[in-house]
Amino acid sequence: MEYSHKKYVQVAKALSDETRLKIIDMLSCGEMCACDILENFSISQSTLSYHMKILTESGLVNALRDGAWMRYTLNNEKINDVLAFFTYIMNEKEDCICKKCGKIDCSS
Amino acid sequence: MEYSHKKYVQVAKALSDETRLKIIDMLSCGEMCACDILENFSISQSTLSYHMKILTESGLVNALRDGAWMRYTLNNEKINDVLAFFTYIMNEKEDCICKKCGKIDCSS
DNA sequence: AGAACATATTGATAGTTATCAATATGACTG
DNA sequence: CAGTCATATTGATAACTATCAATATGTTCT
Repeated sequence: MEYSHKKYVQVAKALSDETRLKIIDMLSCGEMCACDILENFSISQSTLSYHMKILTESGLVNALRDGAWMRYTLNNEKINDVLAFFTYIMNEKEDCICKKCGKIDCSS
Repeated sequence: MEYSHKKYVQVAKALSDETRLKIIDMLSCGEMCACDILENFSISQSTLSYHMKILTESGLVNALRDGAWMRYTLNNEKINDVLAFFTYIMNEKEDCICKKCGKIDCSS
């Protein structure tokens, strides 16, 4: 298996905020629109829009326009991929990065 | 099950850097000292020390002084906990956060 | 004790992030 | 097409992050 570490930095950044972790948690139940999500927090509408952009650009969340509303869902394929990556790097394996070329930097 | 989302923000931040993801990957094989890790990157010694501090403060990595050397290992207990948390929030469950009090903010 | 080695801390800096108010865009409704 | 509602973008700002060179701390060896 061959993963690009750089590719997952963006996902980890998307997970690096309490509000965004809670949004992901909320979406695990199913689809929600922006206004429903907003109701659950004490943040401005523009801040929520910013967070939703971070989440959708990371690939963790799908955004679908439905008339005036945006409908958000979790991207389960991406989520499984991300969980597999974290599990992979954190567990011992045959083809460990530490056995690769001297400068790990070269294998990004 | 009851998780504090805030508690995992620090972990996600620790994972939000390509160098740190690679360090975790390297440590999955087993213990390494700082100088061995440093050999694999093109960064300064002080920058590595900074990254190791972020990783140990997140709880993902254990640091053990051995004479002049620091010996680093993955903290498998923490890692399992973190993976369980991410898996939990990303999957549907009975006691979903979206069914809690109106302002999610209150339940951090 | 003094030299050499391994790691940590400090101070400076450039880049990134989270937040809001204000404004813009786009969609539905009468 | 004018008004309203839902969401996005912009501009400003304060806080945080990654990096390095220089320096400090702590350890081992002679």
